[in-house]
Amino acid sequence: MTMQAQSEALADRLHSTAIHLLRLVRVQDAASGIGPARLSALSVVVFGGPISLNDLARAEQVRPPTMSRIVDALEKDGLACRRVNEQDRRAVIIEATAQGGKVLQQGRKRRVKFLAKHLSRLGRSELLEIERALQSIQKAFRPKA
Amino acid sequence: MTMQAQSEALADRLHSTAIHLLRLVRVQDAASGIGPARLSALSVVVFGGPISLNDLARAEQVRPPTMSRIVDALEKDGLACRRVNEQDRRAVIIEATAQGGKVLQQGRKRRVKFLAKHLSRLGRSELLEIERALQSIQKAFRPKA
DNA sequence: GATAATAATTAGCCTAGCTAAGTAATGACG
DNA sequence: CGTCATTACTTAGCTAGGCTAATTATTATC
Repeated sequence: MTMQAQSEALADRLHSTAIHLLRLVRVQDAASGIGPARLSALSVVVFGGPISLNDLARAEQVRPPTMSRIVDALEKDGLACRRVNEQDRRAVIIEATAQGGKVLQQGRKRRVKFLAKHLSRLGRSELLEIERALQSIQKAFRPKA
Repeated sequence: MTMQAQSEALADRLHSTAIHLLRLVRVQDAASGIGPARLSALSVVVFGGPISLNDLARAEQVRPPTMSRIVDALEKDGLACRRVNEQDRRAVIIEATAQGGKVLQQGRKRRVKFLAKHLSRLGRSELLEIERALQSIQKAFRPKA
């Protein structure tokens, strides 16, 4: 088998495995009652701290109008709030509320627990192997190199 | 580090890596001009052959009405077609058209090429390690065991 | 001070998911 | 043989989440 063919077969499997894995995780996340886009944006705000709408949109790789509506929903549910940036009154600053942080942590706990439960079916050496493989994957897809 | 904590840290990384990987792939798939749900359904029809709407919905883990509309779109674009099952005239059989097959293969080629290009930055031993890790992951998340 | 640029929002469109309700065909049972 | 339940799919109508184009408010520039 050529290096080329090996890479392609692996590419297919990698893609398929990622899809199936995330499909399973989404079911868990659904239990939080928040959609994936909101959950993901909220996590950026919770872990990264206050951020402008533009920056949040960029971090989530969506356009500002899309993020504006996601933040609308987060605000309506009391998970985040907007605040005017007094240094530049055009801009808003989005912050997580206490409840937002709590909801996110619960969701993360549920997800990680689910994943860890399945991973626990493996032995220590397999886990280490996955750990190293993830590092390699991150290396392969790291931008700018 | 306890086994438990190790599993949880790994779970987080696994999740995050899968998300970022698929985000990159989606950009490639967008070039085909077909949305992800349609592309995925089309691939089932192309690789699995003719299939009923219900079975296709189940394969894609969506409800029949959702699949009905996806097939509407595939038909409108000339990528697949419906045919009445003569053995059971309630049911329809969905088949890919020649163009559907062609479009899908092109898309797959683009995606695999993109992934393989990045993976080629790694050495043979790293690729083998990823291969083994994917097998472990599939084992860990295989249903019913 | 007029004008250009920037941050966010609003309006309006598309895809993709859902449930509930409707239609058409099949099957089962008295 | 006819009624009634079941099955396969579609239709109608909702929600979430993505987009572009156009507005509004503020800041920066000349």
